[in-house]
Amino acid sequence: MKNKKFSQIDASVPTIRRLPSYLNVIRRALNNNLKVISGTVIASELELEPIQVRKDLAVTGIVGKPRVGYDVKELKNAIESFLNWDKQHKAIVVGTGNLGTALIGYPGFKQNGMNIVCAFDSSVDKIGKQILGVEVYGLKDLKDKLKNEKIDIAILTVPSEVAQQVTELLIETGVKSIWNFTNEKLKVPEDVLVLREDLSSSYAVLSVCQ
Amino acid sequence: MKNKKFSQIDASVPTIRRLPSYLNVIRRALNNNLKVISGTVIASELELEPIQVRKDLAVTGIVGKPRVGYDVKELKNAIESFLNWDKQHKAIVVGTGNLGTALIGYPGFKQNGMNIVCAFDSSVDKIGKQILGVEVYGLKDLKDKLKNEKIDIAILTVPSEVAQQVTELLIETGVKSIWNFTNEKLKVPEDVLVLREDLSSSYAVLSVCQ
DNA sequence: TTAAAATAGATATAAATATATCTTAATTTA
DNA sequence: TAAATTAAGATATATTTATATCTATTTTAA
Repeated sequence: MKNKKFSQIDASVPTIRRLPSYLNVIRRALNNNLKVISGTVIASELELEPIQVRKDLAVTGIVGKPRVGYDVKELKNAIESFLNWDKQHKAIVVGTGNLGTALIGYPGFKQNGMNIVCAFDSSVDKIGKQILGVEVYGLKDLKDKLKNEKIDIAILTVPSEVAQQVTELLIETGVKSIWNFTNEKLKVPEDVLVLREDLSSSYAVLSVCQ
Repeated sequence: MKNKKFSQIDASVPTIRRLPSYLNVIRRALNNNLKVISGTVIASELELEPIQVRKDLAVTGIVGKPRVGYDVKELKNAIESFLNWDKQHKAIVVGTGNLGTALIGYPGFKQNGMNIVCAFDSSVDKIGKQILGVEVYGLKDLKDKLKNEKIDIAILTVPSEVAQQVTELLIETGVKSIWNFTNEKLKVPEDVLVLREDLSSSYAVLSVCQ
C-alpha cells in the first residue's frame, strides 16, 4: 500500500522534512559571514539532537571536519542540491481562493526554485486577471494551456467537492505531482504522487493535546 | 528534548492525524444513511491497511461488532469526542495576510468546534474592519483585548521576521497553544505547545520525490 | 610538544510505528 | 442447524525512525 515514489530516495521523509529548517539556519549563518557551522550549533538552534542533525546532513553527501563543523557555503549548496532547490520547478495553482492566493504569494517558494507559471479558476471574475503577477485562466482551458508545457507540481486548492474531478483533469494533462490542500482523499494512478497538506489533521493534534 | 505536551495522550500523533480522515468517511456514510461501517471499508476508501484503521479507532474507545463493523453514529461521536471536536475552542488569528484570511475562512474549522473570536494585524488599513465576519484589531491592543478571554489556540501567520516577537506577546497574554505557519523556529517556555505547519518541508518532499 | 576538548562519522541500541497472525464472535447460507 | 465467511480484537513481529555509544580527527591551550 506504500506509495513507491516516496521511497525511491535513500533518505527518510522525516529527514527530508527537516532539511529546510537546517537550510534556514545555514542561510542565516552565511548572511552573518560565518565560514563554518557545527551540527551541534544547528541542533541547539532548532532544539533537536546533534546526532539527528549529523545523520540528516549526511544524506546530502556533505563531509564535515571534526572539531570544526561544516563549511557553510558547501553545506548550503549540498542541501539545496539534494532538495533540487537549485533547479526550477514549474508549478500551477488550481483554485485561486484565499488559500490559492496565499500560496501564490508565499515567499518560501520562489526563493527555492518554485516557479508558479499560472493559475486556474472557474470563476469568471477571476479569469483573465492577475494575482500577484500570476495570470489566471479558466479551468476549462487548463488542458489547452498546458499542452506544450511540462508542469512539475499542481497545487490544488479548489473546494473539496470538485477536487476529484479537477484531479482527473490534471492527470489527463500529464501532471505527475499534486499538492493537495483539500480534505479529499484523491484517487490517482500509481505513477502520480499526491502530497496531502492536511490542516484538519494538525487541528486534531492541537485539539487533543491542549 | 521531546515536548511533553505531545506525549500526554495514549494515542500516537500519527494516529491522531489520521482520525479526521476517518471522520470524513464516516460523516459521508451517515449522510448516506448507513447504519454500520466496517474498518475494512474505511481502509479501502482511504487506501490504508484495515489493521491500522482498527487500531486507530480503538483509541477512541469505540467497540465494534465482528462480522458487522461499527455503528456509524456511535463511531462519529466517539471520534469527535476523542478529538474534543464536540467542544468549542476559542482561537485568534494573528496576521491577516492572504494566509490568515484563508484560515479565517477555512470551512473545516468552524464545523469542528474552532471558533475564531477575532483577528489581529498591525496594518492600519485592516484594523477596525472585518474579514469574513471576524473583527480585526491592532496587534498593540492584543494584550488588552484578551485580558478577560481565555484563548485556546493562536494561529500565527505574521511575517517570519516578527514571529518571535509576536510569540512573546502571545505568551505574556497567557496563550498556551500556538499554531505556527511561519518558517521560524519559535522559542517558547516548556508549557507552551507549538505546532509548526511547515509548507517548506512539504515542498522539500515534493522536490526530492518527483 | 603534549594533553584536553569538541565534533564528525561509524556502529549499536532503543523507541515508535506499522503490519502480520491468531482467536473469537456474529452473520449468512447450504 | 452446522459450516463458511467476515470482521473485530488481541497478541506478536517487523519496520522505521531516533538516540546512544564509541572512535578518530582536528584544534586549542597548557
